Amino acid sequence: MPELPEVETYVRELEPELWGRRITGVAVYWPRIIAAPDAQEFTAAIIGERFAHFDRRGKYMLLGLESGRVLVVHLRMTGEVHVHLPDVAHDQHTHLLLDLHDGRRLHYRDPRKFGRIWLVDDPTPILAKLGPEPLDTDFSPGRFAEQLYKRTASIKALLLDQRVLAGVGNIYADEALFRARIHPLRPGNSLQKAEIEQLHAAIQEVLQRGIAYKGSSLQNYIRPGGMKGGFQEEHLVFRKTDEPCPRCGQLIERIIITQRSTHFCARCQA
DNA sequence: ATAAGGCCCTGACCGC
DNA sequence: TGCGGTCAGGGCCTTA
Repeated sequence: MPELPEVETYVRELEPELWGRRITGVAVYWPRIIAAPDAQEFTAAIIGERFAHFDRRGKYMLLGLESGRVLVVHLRMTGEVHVHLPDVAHDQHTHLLLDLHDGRRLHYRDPRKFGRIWLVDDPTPILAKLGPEPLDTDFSPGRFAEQLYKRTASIKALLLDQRVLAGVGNIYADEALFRARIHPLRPGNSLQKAEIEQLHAAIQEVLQRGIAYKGSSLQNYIRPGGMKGGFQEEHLVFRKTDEPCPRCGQLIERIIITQRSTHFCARCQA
């Protein structure tokens, strides 16, 4: 599942493949993948555009075009973007093809069809609800504390809420809570100042290391070139139910919090 | 306002 | 081997 480190990897690895390339043709096979405008208008508007700027906000990829418009891509669970030579056939899960002037093609592939793509003049309204970027300098423990102290929901649920923090998903939430030694069911308003500081540091650590390893490849995530990420080898609790805790040896437990699997050590995380 | 649950989707997996 | 049931979950929507 692409979270902040996986989306960051996508943006970094797509830039050298796409920068400066002009879009010469479009094929949309699953129109619902285009969130806005409608597929016909999307096609007319994007032909002739050239990729010019690459950025990320939370789990959104921002592929800026020469005109100033932005192709916003959210991979959700199983979205993939690849740039292939023209002789590479697309499969039944490919929902969008963009022909590039160098002869190659951008393939948007997404078996679950949860991902969405927008072509907009200004991405601000799409991004308006998002909380702070966890790796930006303005995301301080103090600012994090302001988001948590009045909330009764569990800290796990709050970490998954993109209005609290942009970019953390199920993997990095569990890994950060384990490293900070905080139980995932603790209410947000029960966390002490020192615990918030530990969690803040743990979030930044797992996201930075996730980027360094080019993301976590479990069942789905594959990088633009077809390679896997490596951070799954560094996971300490995620999908390790009934395996020994790497810190104390007690078996890792799995519970459900807001419909999401949650993995933790009941001895280490109080 | 927050919190919780349903929904979209399909491949993988399980038990019979 | 085939088949029905269950699970995975990000973000949006509805309900309380």
